[in-house]
Amino acid sequence: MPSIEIIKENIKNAIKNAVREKYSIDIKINIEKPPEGYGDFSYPLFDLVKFLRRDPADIGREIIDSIRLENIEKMEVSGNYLNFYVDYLSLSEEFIRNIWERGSEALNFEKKNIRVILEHTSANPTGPLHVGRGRNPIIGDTIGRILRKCGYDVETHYYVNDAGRQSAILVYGYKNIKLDVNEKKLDHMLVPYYQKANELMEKNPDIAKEVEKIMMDVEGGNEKIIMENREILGKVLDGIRETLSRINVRFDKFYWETELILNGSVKRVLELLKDEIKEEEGAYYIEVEVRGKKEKVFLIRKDGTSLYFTRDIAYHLVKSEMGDELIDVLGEDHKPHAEMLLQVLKKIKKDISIRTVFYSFVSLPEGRMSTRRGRVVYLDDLIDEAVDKAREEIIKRRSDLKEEEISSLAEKIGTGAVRFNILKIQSEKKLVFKWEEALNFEGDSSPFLQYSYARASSILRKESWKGNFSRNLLRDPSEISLVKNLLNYQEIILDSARELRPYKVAKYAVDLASSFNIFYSQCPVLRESEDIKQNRLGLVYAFRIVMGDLLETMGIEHPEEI
RNA sequence: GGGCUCGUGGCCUAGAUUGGACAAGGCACUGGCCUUCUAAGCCAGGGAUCGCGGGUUCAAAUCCCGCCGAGCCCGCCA
Repeated sequence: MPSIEIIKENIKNAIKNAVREKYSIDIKINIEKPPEGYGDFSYPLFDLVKFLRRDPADIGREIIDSIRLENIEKMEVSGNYLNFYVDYLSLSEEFIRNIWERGSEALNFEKKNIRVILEHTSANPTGPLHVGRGRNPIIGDTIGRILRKCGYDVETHYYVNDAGRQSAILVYGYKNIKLDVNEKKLDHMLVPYYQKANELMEKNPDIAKEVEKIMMDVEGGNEKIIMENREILGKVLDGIRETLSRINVRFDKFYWETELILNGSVKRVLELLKDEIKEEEGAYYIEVEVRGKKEKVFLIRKDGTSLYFTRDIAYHLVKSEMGDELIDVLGEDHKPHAEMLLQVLKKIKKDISIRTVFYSFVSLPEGRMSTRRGRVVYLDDLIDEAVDKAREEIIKRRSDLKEEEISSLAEKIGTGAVRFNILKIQSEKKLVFKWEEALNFEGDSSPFLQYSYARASSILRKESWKGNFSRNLLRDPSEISLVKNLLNYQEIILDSARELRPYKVAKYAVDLASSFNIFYSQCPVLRESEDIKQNRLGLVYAFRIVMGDLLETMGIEHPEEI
């Protein structure tokens, strides 16, 4: 089956050739998407009108007469545009047959044999995740799912910062302070120790020295200390993992920063860069050019210890040996860091490929989230609220469910809403967190998608489709519009993967669900005569497969009934 | 002060990579639709000088310049 993209390419080439032959000119052909009612692709004739000084209707006619295209059912001139109508109906027969034969497998792309190391989240293991950086795991995980669909071998990484000052403070606090903490979830449980240690440190320079000592031990590769620290930090990490797992985010690998010290990767970086390293007052740096400006990047402090940046170079070098392409999902504050990092890495490995997805922080109406000022919404709280809201909504509509069924459904709906409401917005756009929007279950929200899926499932539970589908039995415009939308799925996935913009998938999901809901309201299925019924069941079947696949790609559950 | 990003109806978002046909959705608002496959839905309606000012072009939300406003960054922190 030719993809929509290929059909577009064919149109473009056909016009280009026709114009070259008929008018002996070589011009750039720009094919665009016209508004509703003007076909599926269009070519503006302005350039030719201007060049030939002739009526667009005549030019259009001449082009139409001289080209032949497959999968195009109609071409016509309208004003200054040449419009093409794609023969979606014959494409639809093949598409739906594929789905009948192979199920959701029909929607995947061939294996590419390209290994992608996708790093995301990587929050410091010193406390629970909050919504401020909450976009990271959701965007990162969804990108991973999209790339897998496209045939990449994806390995997701969480880089655990156990070498910095913050980690040392938490470790000190947990080891030395006695507190009565009434909290089961591990990431929340350790917060008071961290806070108390920070407080003591400000007042007492001796404690600051103790913390310093931990850092030096870690830096020096003291394996015993490093492992002890990992045990404590690992508790917080377990809490973080528990939160993430609730919203379907899981990692293939947790890479501990201190591993780079223990396995000599940091030393190796310094060795590889030794010709470029310069000295200043006992500290060492190299120079890189970013945006035409020379920047000093320090690698070794004057006390001989390495910096986060140094270890990050080492980490990326290690990753580049594990995979062919690297992708990092980072907060906007890391932008300059990432630019410099890439420049340094290029000095070591010319052809290194790193793509970075940046997102801006989620803030509160009162301003930036800040744990210190207590102005913060934890991801756990957002998830809990969303699940509670989902429960209320379920109870409003369903009196037939048992308690466990309600709980399980509420979890699926609530967590889906959390993912979707973050996912649907372009990552570089700033986002102000408002409860009423975060808990929106209507319009472009995940319950809207899950609802359309459940409706389709419900029809198919009552009667099954036997696999027959014919374009000739499509009657209603809403059926055709649904078919068109279904056919766009793979193009959207590719587009979204190419640009690393998962919100495009989210937008498409709303369009698709919407076209199904319109179909649902316009076209009865079960009440129809046998042949129409079977045909419509085919549409419902295909929609259910595609929507299920879409929701999975976004990490959202798709219950059979809601 | 310098750099990066963003600015689209009352609110939120798409459209910007490739300039094109009346700027597209959602929330909120007004009115209609459950004896028919799940009303978390569907239909209809009002509501936008696309931050402001210039420029390029037959054509600008989109490209260029300037300004204003918001966020982020400018450590031998992470």
